[in-house]
Amino acid sequence: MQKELTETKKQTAVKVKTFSAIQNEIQSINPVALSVDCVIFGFDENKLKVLLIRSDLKKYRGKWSLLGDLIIPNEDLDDAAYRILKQRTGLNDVYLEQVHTFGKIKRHPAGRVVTVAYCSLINIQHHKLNILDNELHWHECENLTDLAFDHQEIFDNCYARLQKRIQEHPLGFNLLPKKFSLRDLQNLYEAILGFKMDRRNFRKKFFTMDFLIDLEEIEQNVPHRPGKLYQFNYNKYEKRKKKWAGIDF
Amino acid sequence: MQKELTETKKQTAVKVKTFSAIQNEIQSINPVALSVDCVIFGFDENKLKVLLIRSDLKKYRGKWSLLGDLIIPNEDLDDAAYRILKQRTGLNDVYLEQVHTFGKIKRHPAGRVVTVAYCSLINIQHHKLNILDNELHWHECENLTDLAFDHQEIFDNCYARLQKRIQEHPLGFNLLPKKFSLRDLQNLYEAILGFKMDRRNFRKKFFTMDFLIDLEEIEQNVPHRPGKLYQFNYNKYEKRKKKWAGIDF
DNA sequence: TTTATATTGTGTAAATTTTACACATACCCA
DNA sequence: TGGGTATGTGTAAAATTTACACAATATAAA
Repeated sequence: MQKELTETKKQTAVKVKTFSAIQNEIQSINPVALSVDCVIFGFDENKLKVLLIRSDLKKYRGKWSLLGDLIIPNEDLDDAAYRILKQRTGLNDVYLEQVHTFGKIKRHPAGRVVTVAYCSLINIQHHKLNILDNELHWHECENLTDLAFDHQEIFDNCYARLQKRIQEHPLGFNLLPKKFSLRDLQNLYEAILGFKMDRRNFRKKFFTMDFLIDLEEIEQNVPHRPGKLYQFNYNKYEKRKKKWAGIDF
Repeated sequence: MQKELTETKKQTAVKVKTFSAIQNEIQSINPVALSVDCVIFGFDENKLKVLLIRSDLKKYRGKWSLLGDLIIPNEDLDDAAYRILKQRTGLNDVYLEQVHTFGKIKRHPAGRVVTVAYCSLINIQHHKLNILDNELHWHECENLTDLAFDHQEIFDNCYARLQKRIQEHPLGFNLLPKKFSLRDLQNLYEAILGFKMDRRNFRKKFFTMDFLIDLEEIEQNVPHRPGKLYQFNYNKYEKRKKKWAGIDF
């Protein structure tokens, strides 16, 4: 799932389906329709954000919802998630992970829709270039409430997964620019986990892991002593991945 | 998801669907059908086992497959998984956790079937009473290969999840009798994780966690000094659950 | 009843990891 | 040139993990 991040300059044309179109699609299928919903995280101004869209259902007017769509016949689940990401962010090859499938009978007002939730991490600076649809909005994750459908539950689930995984796997770098300072990295962890850490111990931790490449560059245009810039060494990480053992509840 | 384990005496009647029945069902639905597959783990003779059934598809004749079924309209996903467990094991209120959804286009020869995989842990002694269907079999997990469909991938995924979760959460007790010795517990961990541990450190670890209730009873009919019997204290655990922090890749 | 066999139950010292904590340095700006 | 602000660095104490050996207690066999 870990891929090099690249970016596309052209925004893919997005056709937003109407409610009745969705309903027809669902009713023609009948017992169960399958959709994919993406929780797309970004990091900006030292805040963790999530990309949302205004709900087009009357029932949820004014509420925000996750980016999702029904899957197309003959489309792999993962491909469906990538398609949504590409449509909405213009970005290719981003971090994407399936998290959980939500299948309560009445979760969607238009009928039986089971949805597979994906968590995605993108570099918000790259995406900014591509944001055209003004129904889209980056929301702060802190204190996010009251999404449409069961999307709050889906979001909470994905957020919890992110918090856990970022402590065990090098996902976070997907949210940062290619070059980042240790302060950026610490801000990211603090924003996601929701608590402050000791700066010296944080640095020691990452230096001891020895997965950061010192780029021999420093930050520009900061009103204080500039920090060094680093890059994550995925190759080294892949070779040395930790096989974990240690019981702890 | 953690529930008290109870058991039912009567085996629920199980009707095994034929291939053509499945195919009809799928084709009438058309674009996508949804199923649930359960990886049901048990622990017996110090081996981790999984409950399998002979595939009834010609293509996979002689191969074993996971226990699964198409979901019924108006049935929650989780309910579908519980239904399968109840049908096949006669047990209620067992540990059940959704793991992953598998949606490759050609994963099922009869058409497009997306399946949601669940991992279940049961006490094999309880189940033994209920095993009537002689197409069912408890297989050792070690060196399990070549299951029907993509069930090997599903199994591997669930097994990996179990290995990880047992180190962080008190799931394992679902596989043991209500009363168990520390040696039983260690055997369980060693069987699941696939390596040996130091006996004294293992004991120290669990005593320090302080979630075991000393039942003031000892093992019976063992040809050596008998061990004390314990029970897991779920109440205490729920109150003191660990909020985890510590970055480590 | 004695002895052999097998496994339980227990503690400590060394190594490792985690935590807490302060000051000199480098840049921007006024 | 001095004030403001964040970077870069090391050490000592505490906590956790690891390695390791022997007496006690039950059954089974002689």
